[in-house]
Amino acid sequence: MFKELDPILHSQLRLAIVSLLITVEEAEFNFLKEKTGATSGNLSVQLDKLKNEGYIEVNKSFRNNYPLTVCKITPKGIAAFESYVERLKQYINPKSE
Amino acid sequence: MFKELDPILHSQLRLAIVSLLITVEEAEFNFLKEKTGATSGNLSVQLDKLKNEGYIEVNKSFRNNYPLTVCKITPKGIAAFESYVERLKQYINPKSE
DNA sequence: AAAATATGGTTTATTTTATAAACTACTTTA
DNA sequence: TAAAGTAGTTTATAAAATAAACCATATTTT
Repeated sequence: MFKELDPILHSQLRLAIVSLLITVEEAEFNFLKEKTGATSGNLSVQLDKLKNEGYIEVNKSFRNNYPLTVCKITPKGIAAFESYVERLKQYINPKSE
Repeated sequence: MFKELDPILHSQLRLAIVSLLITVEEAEFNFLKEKTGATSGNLSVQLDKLKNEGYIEVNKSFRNNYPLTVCKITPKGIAAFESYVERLKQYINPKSE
C-alpha cells in the first residue's frame, strides 16, 4: 500500500535543493545556500550526495578569482523527483483507496 | 522560503502511520504493522514517538488473553499532519512563488 | 608588506534517527 | 511439559543530518 520513498529525496534539505533546481536552468552554491538557509557544510555534503546519486551535475570553476560551484538537475533527477512526488501523494492524500 | 518540515512527521514510517490513523477511528498494532509493512520493533518505537509528541493516543488492554494495543490520532496530530502537508506542498510544487 | 578579514567552499566530528536484532512475558498447542 | 506462537518492548547497530572546524586563496587594512 505504501510504496518506498526515495531516501535521497526524503530529506528536507535535499528535497529543497532539488525543488529549486527543477525550476531553474542552473544554480550557484550561494543561491542554493540563501534559498534553503542551509549552512555551507551541510549544503556541500548534500550536494555531494545528490551528485553521487546522479540526480544533479556539479560544475566547479572560477569567477573573479573565486571558486564557483554551479549545479544543474539531470534527467534522472527530474524523474526521481516526479516519482517521489507521486508516491508521497499516497501518504498525504489519505482518502485514496 | 522553505518552511521547516516537522521532523516527527517527516519520516516514512511515522507519516504512514499518521496517514492511516487519519482515515480510521482507531487502529490496532497489527493492522498498522500489516498496512505499513514495518517490523514490530520499528513500529513500537515510532508509535512511542508519536505518542510522546501528543500526536496519537495509545491504549493498551487485553483481548482473548493477549495484549492489544490500539492507536488513535489526536486533534493535535490532525493539526500537525495538515500543517505538514501544507508545508510539503511548497517543496513538491515547484512553480509556486 | 604583514596581518587581519572575507570568500567559497570541504572535511571531520558529533548528535540524532531509523532500523533490526534480541529479548520479555504470556498463551496455546502437541 | 516442552515447543511454538502472539504481541509486543528494549537494546544495539547502522545510517543520516548537522554543526563545527578547517583549508586555500583573495582582498583589505594598517
